[in-house]
Amino acid sequence: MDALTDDEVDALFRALADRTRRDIVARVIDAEQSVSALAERYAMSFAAVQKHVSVLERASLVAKRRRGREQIVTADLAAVRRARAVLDVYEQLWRHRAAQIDALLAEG
Amino acid sequence: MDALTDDEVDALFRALADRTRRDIVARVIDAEQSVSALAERYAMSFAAVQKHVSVLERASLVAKRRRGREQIVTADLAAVRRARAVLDVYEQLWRHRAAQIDALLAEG
DNA sequence: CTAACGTGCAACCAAATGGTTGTACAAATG
DNA sequence: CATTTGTACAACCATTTGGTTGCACGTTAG
Repeated sequence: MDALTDDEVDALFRALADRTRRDIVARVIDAEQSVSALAERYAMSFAAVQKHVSVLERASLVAKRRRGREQIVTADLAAVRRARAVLDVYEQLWRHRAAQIDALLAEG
Repeated sequence: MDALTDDEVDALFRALADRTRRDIVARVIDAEQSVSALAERYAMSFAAVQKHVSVLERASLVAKRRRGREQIVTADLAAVRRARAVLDVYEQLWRHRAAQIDALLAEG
C-alpha cells in the first residue's frame, strides 16, 4: 500500500468529478467494452468520449486493451479503493480528534 | 440518505481534487480555525485560500461560523461519507458482476 | 477615536477543461 | 482491391479554475 502522490490523488478525484466519466466507470465495471461502444451511449462526439477515457486511464480507473481494431476499456477497482483510502484518512483524523477531546474531558 | 444529484457529486469530487483543499479539510478536522489562520499556512494570498474554503463550502465539506470578526471553518464529515458512498456503489457493481460471472460458470 | 485585523468581493490573468471538427491510418469486411 | 470501422491526434474554441491585486467594510485593540 505505497502512498499515493498528491498528483495521483488529484488525478483520481478530478477524473471522478465528471458525470460522464463516472458513468463510463460504472458501465465498464458492468461489462468491459470498446471505446466506440461507449461513445454510442453519449450525446457527444467520439473524440470527446475518447478524451474522457484517456482521463480515466491516466487516473488508473480504467485500462485499455487492444482487440483487433478495437480498444477494450476495462475497470480497475484498485483505483476506486485508493480513493476510498484517502477518504478513510479523514475519518481516522476525525476519530483521533474525538478521542483527544474525550481524553481532555476525562482529565478535567 | 437522499440521493445526491450529479451536480452535488461533481462539486464533491472537484473540491477534493486539489491538494490545498484536501489539506484544509485535514486541518479543520484536526482543529477548527479561522480563514486567516488557515491562510498563514499556505504560500498563497488570503483571497486564494478564501476561494478554496468557498469551494469546500459549496461542496458541504466545511461550514463557516462567524465569531466576532473571524470566520471559523469547521469540517463536515457527512460530505466525506457521501463521497465514500458514491465509491461504494462501484464496489457493489463490481461484486454484482462477479456474482453474475460465478453464476454463469456454475450453470455451465 | 484611530489604527489594525479579518473578511468579502470585483477585476484581471494564465492555464486547464470539455467540447468540437478534420485528418490520418490500421484493421476488418465485401 | 475498395470501403467501412475504430482509433489516434491536432487544432481550435468557450468556459472554468486557481491564482493575483486592490478596495470596501465591519470588528477589535490601543
